[in-house]
Amino acid sequence: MSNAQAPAPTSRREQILKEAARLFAERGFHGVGVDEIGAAVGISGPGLYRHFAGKDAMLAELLVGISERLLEGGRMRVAEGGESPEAVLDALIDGHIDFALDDRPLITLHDRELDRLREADRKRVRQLQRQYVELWVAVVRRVHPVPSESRARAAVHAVFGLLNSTPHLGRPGALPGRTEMAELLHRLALGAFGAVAGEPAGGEPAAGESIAVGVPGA
Amino acid sequence: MSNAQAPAPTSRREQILKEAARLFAERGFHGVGVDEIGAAVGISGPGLYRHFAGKDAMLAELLVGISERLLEGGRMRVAEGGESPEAVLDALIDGHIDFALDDRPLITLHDRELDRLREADRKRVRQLQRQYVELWVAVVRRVHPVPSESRARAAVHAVFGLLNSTPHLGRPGALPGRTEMAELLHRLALGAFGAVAGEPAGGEPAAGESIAVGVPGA
DNA sequence: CATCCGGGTTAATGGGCGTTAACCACATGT
DNA sequence: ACATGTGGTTAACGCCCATTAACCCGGATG
Repeated sequence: MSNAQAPAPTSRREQILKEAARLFAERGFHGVGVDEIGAAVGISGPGLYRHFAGKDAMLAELLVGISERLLEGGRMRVAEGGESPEAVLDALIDGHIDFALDDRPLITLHDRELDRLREADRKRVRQLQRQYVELWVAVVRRVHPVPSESRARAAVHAVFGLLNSTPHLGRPGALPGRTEMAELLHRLALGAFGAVAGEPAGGEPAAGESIAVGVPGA
Repeated sequence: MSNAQAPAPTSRREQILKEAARLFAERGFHGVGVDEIGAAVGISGPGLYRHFAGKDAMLAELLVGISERLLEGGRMRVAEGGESPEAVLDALIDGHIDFALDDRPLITLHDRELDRLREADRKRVRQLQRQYVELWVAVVRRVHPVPSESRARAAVHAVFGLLNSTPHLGRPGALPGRTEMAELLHRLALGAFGAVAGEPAGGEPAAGESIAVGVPGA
């Protein structure tokens, strides 16, 4: 019965997970050794096995964890629904941006190392991801008159790629600070969704002008 | 020009590179063994060393190669400049989309396995990437009255994330076909860039948590 | 005081894998 | 016919690394 978790600010376990996430994101799952992870938290090597069944277990817990938190956060924001669908979409975007900005390593892992999981875990993560996407798709379709569902889904995926782009940025401060970055990403996401609407011909060119688009063939 | 698709009978070398790219993208550089790469092209194991100095050399050639082709393609499109800056931006976007759609594995590798390179190669790749980004930044700033350069750069990175999102999509055909996908991505990218413009009324982004950002497309 | 036991330690084990060695079969030009 | 280079082959070497074994120590427990 020593499952004390109450006053534990950062239990050893969480500490390990955090460092593992950072290392995995930096050098890839296969690229980092157990000893390194241990060293990062002050213990060495096989001491990790007092907390986890193995290296795989750490990755699994990380990926399942983030997927669950993302989905839960999304559901919460949808549930407490804003005054309008637009407000809900805003909330979803802000929530995702917080994730992307605060948990970079996890976001990175999320779409990089999924295949290193055991079949069962992988299926679970994929299911959670799918639900998260569908949640967004529903909201987006309520805000924008998007023709087909597959189009909406592709747009959501693309916007995820946009929001998750921060980890790829160069380290130095050549980029906007966190607050401005969040605002910018929000704006970009809205801009993208706003442009998803009609097929050729019809619509209004959102904010841009050259809707010339024409098929890429040119 | 060198759109070599011609009778150039995919030399053994190219064949190896292609399969290696696919495998690296699927399972990560460290996740795939030399024997697998060999098997994928019909020869086995160390036979690869007749064509490459080592596993690292393959990755290096892949990453440097794609970075060069991206930059060259971008420069070409800018050089032959369209009737307007908008046309040039359209061309850049279409070019990048072609890459993302046709060379998925390479696009994936491009921002996933960069750190596995020897110092020299990594520097070279990063330099090419940086030039490619700057090229986009210049064009974007000519099209949109974007306040700061850092903002423009971040926006470009984000749009890259958006355009490169295709590899992350689920395999099955739950998604639009290539032509429609290209058109959609183009539209989304333009929409995002179109939204990058002004600051909120207040000017400096000093404070203010989740800037609710009006800018409702509708 | 004795006993657990959570959380460490270092040493050993064992498999996987990149790379090298040694050897071989053609196709070719002389 | 002969040397030669090209593109393979299989076996062997060595390192790295995840995992396990065996041992240890401090503090609750009782």
